[in-house]
Amino acid sequence: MDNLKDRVTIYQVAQAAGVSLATVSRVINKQGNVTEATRTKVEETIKRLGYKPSGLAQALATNRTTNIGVVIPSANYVYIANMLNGISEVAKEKGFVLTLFTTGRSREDALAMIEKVIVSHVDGAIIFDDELDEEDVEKINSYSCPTIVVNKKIVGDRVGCINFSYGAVLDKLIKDYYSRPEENPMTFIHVHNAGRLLTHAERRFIASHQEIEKEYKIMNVDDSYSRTYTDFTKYFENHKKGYFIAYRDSTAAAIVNAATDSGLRVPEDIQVVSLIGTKYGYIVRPTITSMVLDWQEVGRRSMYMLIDLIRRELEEKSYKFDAKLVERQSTQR
Amino acid sequence: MDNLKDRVTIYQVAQAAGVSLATVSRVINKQGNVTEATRTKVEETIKRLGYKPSGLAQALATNRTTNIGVVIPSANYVYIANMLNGISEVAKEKGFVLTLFTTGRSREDALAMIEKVIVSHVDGAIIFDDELDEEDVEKINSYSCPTIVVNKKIVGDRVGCINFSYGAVLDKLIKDYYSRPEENPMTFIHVHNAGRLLTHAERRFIASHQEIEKEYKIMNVDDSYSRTYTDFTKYFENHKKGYFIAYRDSTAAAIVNAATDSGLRVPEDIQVVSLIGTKYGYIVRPTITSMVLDWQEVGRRSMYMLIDLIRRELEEKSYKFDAKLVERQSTQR
DNA sequence: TTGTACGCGTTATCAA
DNA sequence: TTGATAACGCGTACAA
Repeated sequence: MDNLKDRVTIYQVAQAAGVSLATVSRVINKQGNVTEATRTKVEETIKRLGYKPSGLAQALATNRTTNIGVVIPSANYVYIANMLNGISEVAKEKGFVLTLFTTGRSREDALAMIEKVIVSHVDGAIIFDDELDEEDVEKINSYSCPTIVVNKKIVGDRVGCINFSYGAVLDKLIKDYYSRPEENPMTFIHVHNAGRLLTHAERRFIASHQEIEKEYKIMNVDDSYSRTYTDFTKYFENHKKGYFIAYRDSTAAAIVNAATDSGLRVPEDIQVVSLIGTKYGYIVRPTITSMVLDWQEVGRRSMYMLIDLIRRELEEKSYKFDAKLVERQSTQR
Repeated sequence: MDNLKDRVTIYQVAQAAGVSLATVSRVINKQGNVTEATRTKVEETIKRLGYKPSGLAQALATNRTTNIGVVIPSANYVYIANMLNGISEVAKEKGFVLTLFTTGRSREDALAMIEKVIVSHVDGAIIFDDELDEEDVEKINSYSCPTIVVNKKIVGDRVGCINFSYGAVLDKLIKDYYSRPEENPMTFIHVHNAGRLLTHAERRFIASHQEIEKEYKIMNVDDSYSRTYTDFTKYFENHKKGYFIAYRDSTAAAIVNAATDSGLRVPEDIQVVSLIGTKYGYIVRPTITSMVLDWQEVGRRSMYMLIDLIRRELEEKSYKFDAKLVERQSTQR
C-alpha cells in the first residue's frame, strides 16, 4: 500500500475486481444477492487495494451521518467531562461518533455553534449549554435534527429533555439547619453568569428562607479557586462563623481551605456544602458535604434518549435526576 | 419557516431567486463576480427560505471537511480534558470542529477507532492514545490524513509529534533526595497498563537509581482513589516512613490521606510526589509536590502544529514539553 | 457577470 | 445474481 496515495474509490475496486460498483456496494453493506465467489473476489480486492468507503459520500447518499453533535460550554469542568464520558460510552456501543461544539459561555459563540451543528448534518444533538434558549433549540430542530436538551425544560415533536432537581435536598438542608438553636443565617455563594443550575438553586434557597421567615445572605465570588481562596482568607479575618452553599467543589474547597488556614475549625465554626459534587469532594480534607448527581449516568441517559428519539421510539420525553445529599466532614449533623 | 421540513437545497434557492445554482454558490462562498443587486437578492432568498448549505456535500465537492479527529482513551481524566480544551480553543479560532474518537484503553477499540477516523474523512488527526503504535499512525496517515501524535516519537512526511520530558526533573529529584543523610529508598508507584508516560518515568527512575547505586522499591496499586487509599491505610500499619512517586494527583492524594488518617506526618514521615500534576495538587491539604505540564498549552500547540501540517507549512515536526517541578507541602526541602 | 455541465463517492431503483 | 443509471447537494472550470 503506497503512502499518500489518493484514496481508492469504490469504482476502482469494481474495475480491479471486474464487477460493477453496485456489486461492490452490496458487498460493503453486507446485503445479500451476491454469489459467494464474487463476494470473496471483491473482498480480496478491497483488502488488496486498501479501500475504505468514504463516510461523506455514504452520508450524502443515505442522509445519515452516524454523527451526534454535543454542544457544551467546555470539556474542562469535571462534571461535564463525566457526562461527556457517559455519552461517549453509549455512542460507541451504538456505533455513533461524537462531534464536539464547544461554545465557551458566550452567547455569540453559542449561536455560531448552532449554525455549525445545522451545517454538519449530525443525526442528532445533545445540548448542555445555558447560553442556548428555547428558540435556538427549535431552530436546530427545524432542520430535522432530533435534540436532547439537558438542564432546560423543553419538549417537542423531536425534542426531549433531562433536568435536575436540587429543590428537595436544598429544602431539607435548610430546614434541618434552622431547626437547631441560634444559628447564623446561611450564605449562598453567588457566581456571576454560572448558568441556570446555580440560578435555580439560588432562587430556591431564597424562597425556602422566605417560607420559614429566616434571614439569609448572598455573597459574590469569582469562579476561580485561587481568587475565592484569597477573598475568603480576607473575609475570615472578621468573620468567624458561617454556613456556606457553594456552586462547585473547588469553590467549596477554597472556602474550607481558607477557613482552615485561618485557624478556624470546620465544621465547628465554618460549614460548607457544594452543589455540584465531584471526586474533589471526598479527596480533599476535610471532605466536603455535597449534592451529588451521577453525571456519567446523565450522559448515558441523554444518549439513550437521543437514540430513541432518532428512531421515533422515545415515549417519555422528559426525565429528571434527583440530586442526593452526601454528608461529609464539612458540615455538622 | 415550517418545522421538520425537508432541508432546502441550493437548487431551490436558485430557483426562488431566479438565478442559477452557480450564482448562489458564489454568494455563499463570498467569491466576487456577483452584482450587488443579485447578491442581495440571493441573500434575501437564502434568509427567507432558511437555507443552510450541506456540509456533507461541500466536503464531498471540495475534499475538505473542516473536521479534526481527536483520538483519546477518555475525556474523563483532568489532564486530558485540559488538553482537549486547548485543542478546542484553537480549533474554534481557526474554524475547525472536533470529532471525538474515544478508545477506552483497549487495543481492540483503538483499532476500530482508527478505521472510523479513516472513514470519517477528517482533515487531520491528533492522537493521544498509548494503545496506538507507529504502524497504526502510518496507516491512518496513508489515507492522506495529516497527524499529530502526542507522547510518542514519530516523524514522517505528514506526521508530527509532541513529547514530554520528565527525565531531568526526575533525576534532580532523586539525586537531591539521596544527598541527605540516611534516607529510606524511594518507592515508585506502579499502575498496571497506565501508558507510556508512566512506563518511561519508571524506567528513568530505575536507571537513575542504578546510576548512583541506590536501592529502590516498586509498589503496585490499582488506578482508583478509594482502592489506593484502602491499600495504603493497610500498608501504613507496618510502615511509618517512605517517599512515594505516584502517577496522578488522585493517587498521590490517596497516599497522603491514608498517611494523615493513619496518624503519620506529611512530609516529616511520608513524602509524596505526583507525576501528572493538576488542580488537585494545590487544592488538597497538604498540597502535593507535582511535576506539572501545561496540558491546555499541549493541546493548543498540537492543534497549531496540525494546522501547519495540513497547510504543509510545518517546519519543526517534533516538539518537546519539559515538566517542571512544583514543590509543595508533601515533600521536605 | 452569469449559466451550463461535470465531478465528488456513495446508495438505490430498475432492468437485464 | 448482476449492471446501468439516477439521485444525494454542492463546487467549479468553461463557455456565454
